[in-house]
Amino acid sequence: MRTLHDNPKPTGPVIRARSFLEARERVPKIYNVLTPEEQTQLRRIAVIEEFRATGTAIFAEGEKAHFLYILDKGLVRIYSHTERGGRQILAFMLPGDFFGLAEEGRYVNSADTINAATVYRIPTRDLRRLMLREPQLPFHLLVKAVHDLRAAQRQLLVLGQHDVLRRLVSFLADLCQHEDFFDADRQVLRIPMNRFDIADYLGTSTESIARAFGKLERDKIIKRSSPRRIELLQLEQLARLAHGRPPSNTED
Amino acid sequence: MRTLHDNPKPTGPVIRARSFLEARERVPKIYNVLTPEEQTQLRRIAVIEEFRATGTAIFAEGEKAHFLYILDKGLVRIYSHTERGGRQILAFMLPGDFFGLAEEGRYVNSADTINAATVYRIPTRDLRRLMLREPQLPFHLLVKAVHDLRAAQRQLLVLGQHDVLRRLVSFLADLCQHEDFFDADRQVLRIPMNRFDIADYLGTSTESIARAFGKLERDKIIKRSSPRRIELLQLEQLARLAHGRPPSNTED
DNA sequence: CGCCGACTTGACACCAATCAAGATAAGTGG
DNA sequence: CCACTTATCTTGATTGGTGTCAAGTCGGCG
Repeated sequence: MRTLHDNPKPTGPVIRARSFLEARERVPKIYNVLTPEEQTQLRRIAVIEEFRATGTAIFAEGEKAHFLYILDKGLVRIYSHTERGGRQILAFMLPGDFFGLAEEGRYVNSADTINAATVYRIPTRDLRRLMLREPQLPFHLLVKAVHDLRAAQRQLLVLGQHDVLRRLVSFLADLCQHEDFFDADRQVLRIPMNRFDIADYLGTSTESIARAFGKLERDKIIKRSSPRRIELLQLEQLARLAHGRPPSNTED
Repeated sequence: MRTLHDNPKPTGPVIRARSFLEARERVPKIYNVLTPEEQTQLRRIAVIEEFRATGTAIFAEGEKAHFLYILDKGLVRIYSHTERGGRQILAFMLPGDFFGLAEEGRYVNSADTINAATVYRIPTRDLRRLMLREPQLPFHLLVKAVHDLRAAQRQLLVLGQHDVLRRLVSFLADLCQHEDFFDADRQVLRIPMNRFDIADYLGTSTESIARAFGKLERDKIIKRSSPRRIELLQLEQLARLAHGRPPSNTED
């Protein structure tokens, strides 16, 4: 219900209890903002592309951008490189997300698969034509773009203000929004990417991620049944960690 | 060592020599993506609002969002709060930028003036109507939103991968894109906001910003004629700092 | 000219990056 | 199915960057 800080004043945030699972609102999948007609039209001009191997490049920064992509199945990472070899993952794409942001005709970041994945590949040329025929389409794409902008802004807050532990908790909260990963009944979360990807998404190192997981487990907030499969023991504690101060037993 | 990413890296990032001044492409002002007709129509439904004092709230996170704003004159900061009192500045708005991002009818972040500023205040209700009459308008707003998304992604890279010194250099590069602030002939940059705002934008503290300025000056890369007015002595050095490794005399 | 807020600098503690090594999980071929 | 191989993950030790506290300087405005 998103009642979050409706504080009208720029000073002093209103601290309000939010549940862990409401920490993030769900970004709508593209097919939730498109009309059925738009979806069929899009499919008509799209080519389905399948990727078997993990870590396959879909496109890379600087390449000429002839296509917009919509993810159908699987998991894709969008990232940029630093000149010194650093990699910043900007977002993970889930089924229904679209990507292939370009500027001056070239992709501004890279995308490759984390899982086996299948995508709809839409020629930008045809897309432009379609937008003329379907006058609502640009508006619906705008809605999606604005949501992505929001997501990026949230991540700016996380990277700019949170320490590694809190970044990880925030990330876990995001994952929990997707029932593909989170089994709400058993409170078990399946983490679909490796520590490297998490680290590069959160602007830190795999070791720091491992340590943060370790601390969460020592504090009995989670339990790792395997590195990629964790049980969330105390959602309230997690929520407090994500939003506010460590509530209690902050480890000796 | 970070060799373990399963990044296919068939096409590493196309590293292209870029000068300091080309470090960032210019985000188009809103009136550069709108047709003259759209601009007049927008002005018809807009109310001009003037803010004399600095630090005045335009709107705050959580308030009901009835308006979209376009900045006409001055400088505005967009930010979010952490539950613990931290503030993350998400973007600085310059004349021609628009802001007032909402979700479920409420602003998702806060905006207030840094300078005296004047804004166009556009009722969202009227805007929606206008979008029906001007079918191109949603597309043009999409173009602007995508640019903002790009800017946010660049900032994610900066916050996630760069140390404080590089963050500051990157920020100075951004400022240099605007001739209101940068006198290209004299190589003098006027910094329009205080250290607090810079720090909260770069996810650090005023002290660290001051230290970074100090280091740049000791290395004879800049010269502070006043805290808000600096001379850029060596653009090449700055560029190398922004993109790659500290080129030489990294201070003992 | 004098005050006050903005800015800078120093000292210190702490978080996190890095290097190094070991443990676990996953994949492969016999 | 098991042994082997390799990638992934975790943990420890060390170092460096940066947040924090404290004090001092500077600059702009009345």
